[in-house]
Formats: sequence, structure tokens, C-alpha cells
Amino acid sequence: MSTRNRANPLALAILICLYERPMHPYEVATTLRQRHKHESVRLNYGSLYAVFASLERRGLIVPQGTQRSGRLPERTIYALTDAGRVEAHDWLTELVSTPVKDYPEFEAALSFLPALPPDDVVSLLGERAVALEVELAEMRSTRELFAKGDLPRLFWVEVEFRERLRESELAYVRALAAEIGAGELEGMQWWRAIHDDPDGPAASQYSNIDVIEGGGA
Amino acid sequence: MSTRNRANPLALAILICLYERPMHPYEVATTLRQRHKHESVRLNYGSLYAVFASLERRGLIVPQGTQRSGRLPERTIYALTDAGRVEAHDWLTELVSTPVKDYPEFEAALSFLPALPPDDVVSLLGERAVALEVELAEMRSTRELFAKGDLPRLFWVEVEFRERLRESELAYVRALAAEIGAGELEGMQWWRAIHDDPDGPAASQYSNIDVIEGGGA
DNA sequence: AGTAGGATACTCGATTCAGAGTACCTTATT
DNA sequence: AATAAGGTACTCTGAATCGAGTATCCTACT
Repeated sequence: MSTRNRANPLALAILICLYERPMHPYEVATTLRQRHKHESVRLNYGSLYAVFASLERRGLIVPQGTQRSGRLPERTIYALTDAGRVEAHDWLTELVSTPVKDYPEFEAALSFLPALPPDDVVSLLGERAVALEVELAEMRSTRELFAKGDLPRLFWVEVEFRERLRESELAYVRALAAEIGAGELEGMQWWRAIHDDPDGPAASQYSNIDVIEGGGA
Repeated sequence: MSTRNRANPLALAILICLYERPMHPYEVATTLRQRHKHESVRLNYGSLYAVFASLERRGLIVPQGTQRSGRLPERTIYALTDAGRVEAHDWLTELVSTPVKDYPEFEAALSFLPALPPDDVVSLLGERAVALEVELAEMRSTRELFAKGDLPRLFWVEVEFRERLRESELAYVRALAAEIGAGELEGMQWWRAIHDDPDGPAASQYSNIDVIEGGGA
């Protein structure tokens, strides 16, 4: 219930897996890996057993029995409770209906951009553009594999989505690199100045100006 | 150096702040908040002092002296070392030049979509589209504020970028909702079937098929 | 049949984190 | 001058996390 408990996406993945049938932790991990969920969701298998324990504490799953193969440790099989079914449904509903603020690393990079000299930035953005093109090519071939494997689109909408986002990013990177390269970006004079002469008169001009109160509705 | 140390973006934000001049931890936090960095970077001020301590241990910053106002605890002022300057430069360079895999929450949501009934999904996507429109309107007004405040574009490229991504998301959400609503998405029959009759013959048909080996180059 | 090499199935501990908590200061009020 | 309200400057704690470690199993080769 507490939103704090919804921080770990592995927990949701587990609940949804157990929706199908009771499993033991390792089987859940294997299933998720087989279905390539780790490509769309951040899953720390390191905390697998801790997350199962926390779900049990919260009454969302119950141990159903154990099973043993060879002399490996016993495997506890867990099943979803009614509360678990409700939680999985509510969580997923919220995830689909309500946008949250994500923090893509590149957004952070952009916000610190003035700390690097403009010429360096142009070539670094060029590197990124190339890498993004390679990644997009890979994604397209993955999609072809999916299509050939007769897996209906329903099961790979997330791959399409990721592709759209990366395409937008590539377009933005190209446009920005071109603008900086052409010296057309607003603020370029100051940017050049502080990197040519770090102690020059321009150094402090903007040091405090990006203080804008309010912003947004 | 170890990539593990580059996990926390607050550390980079601190290094870049100290690039300007030595400060005490609380002053760094205040500066970052004033510059709205928390909107583009995930900054946990809860671990502020821990991160300063870790940067000092790694030799990237050094305490320069202390200062005291009233009977508040002493404030330690930290300065960047040469190693710290190098680390900040290298880290930022990597961030700009090399795309990493982010995990937007909505991508996770999409990958679990078949767990909800299709009709529900259509209306949830509709909700999301509305919320995204509101958010985009807010972002545009924030940008206008920036522009009026005479803050050069150089300092808000990250806001533009975020806007482009959200626009792509909105377009995708609308298209997907329309396709599902029209019953045109590949896999719809199966999707309808398992939600109309969870134990029916369709239930297991795809339960294992999204196992595709390889994928990507 | 014995065993080397690699994959599989967990376990453990040091580190890091988020959020709640607390003490202090400043300002406003009477 | 006393006190209340609100913000500032930290501190603490339980929980989460990552990576490294260990034990077991399977396969192939001699």
C-alpha cells in the first residue's frame, strides 16, 4: 500500500509471475529472464530472496510447500494471496495510467553541459549519435526476430516504445550538435569565454542567474 | 574510477558545484536546488553528508577549513582536488558520449500489459494521455518563464529534451490506445480470451512462447 | 569410472540509501 | 520579553542493494 513499497519493480514482476501459478523464487527468476523482462524492467536478482521475504511479510504471497532436487537447498514454493492479486492489479493500473518523472541519465548530462568546452561537446554528441544509430539497428533486427518467431505484437509493444524514445533522442542530439557546431546556441559567447579564460570577466556573469522562482503551474 | 562509484548522480552534481568554488555541504544542496537541478537529476539530499564523506575517502575532495554561525554545528568547507577535477571531467564526458540503458517505468508497464483486460487498458491509456497533455502544457509555460528570465537556451537544453521525450510518449500512447480500441493489435483474440475465461483453452497457449533466444546483434 | 570446466542455485556481508527525526535558528506576534 | 510558527542544518536507523563467494549439478573427455 505505502508507495514506498512500490519502489522495487522486481516485486511487481514476481506478483505477476505468480498470477500464472505458484513457483519457487529461482523459477520466477528464470521465467522472467526467458521472457526478456530484464530488458524493459530493472530486475536485481541479487535481492530476489529478500523481495520474496518482504512480499510474504506484507501478506501478498504465502509459502505453499517445499520441493527438493538432489542435495541443493530446499526450494520454497510461493503462491499469490488475494491481497497479492489486488496489489498486482492496482500497481499495474497505476503504472499504466499515471506518468511519473523518470530521470534519464542523458538529461542529467545535458543539465551539466556548460561544464565542458563547447567544441568537446560537439564531438561527444557526435559519438553518442553514432552509438544510438547502432543501437537502433540492433533493436530493429530484434523486432524482426520477434515477428518471425510469431510472437504477436501485444508481447513486444515495450520494444517499439523504447525504439520511439531512442529515435527522438537521436534527432535531438543531432539537432543540438549542429546548433552548437554552428555557434548558434543562445549563450555561446559566455560558454566560449569561460573555457578560454576561466578567470575572465565572464566567469561569474551567469554563476547565479539560473535561479528562477516558480516555474510551471 | 570503478564504475560502481559512478552510480550516484548527486556525487557528480557536487563535484561540478565545487568546480566553481569551495563550499560546505549545505551550501551545495541549496545551490543545486536553486538551479532546479533536482528536476533533471535524481538527487537524494538524505545521503548528502555520506556522499561528501565518500568523495573525501576517494581523494576527490578535501576539507579546507570550517566555519560556524551561531550555535549550529560546524560547517566543513570542501574543495575539489586535481583528481576530483579529472573525475568530474571524465564522468561527464562519458555521460554525454555514451548512451546507457534507462528503465522508464512506462516501459515496464507496457511489458506487463497482457495482465490487464484490454478494455481497461484502453481507458487507462486515455487517462495517461490526458495527464501527459497537462504536463506538456506546464513544461511549455516553464520554458516561457526561462526565456523571459533571459536565461540563455544553453542552460535549459535539458528541459527541451524532456519535452521531446514526453511528446514521443504521448504520440505512442495515443496510437496504441487507438489500435487496441479498434481491436487491431496482433494477439487481441488471445488477450480477450484469457480475460473472458481465465481457465479456457487459450490460457496456456502463449504462456511460454515469448521465449526467443538471441535477439539483437 | 574419474575428473575438469562451466553453468546453476543460492548465501552473505559491506556499503548505500531514503525518509523520519531532532535540535537549532529566525521571524512574527502580542 | 515571551512564545509560536516555520525553515535550516544536520543525524539516525532500518531496509535495500551489489557483488563476491560457495556449493551443487551437468557434460564431455580420457
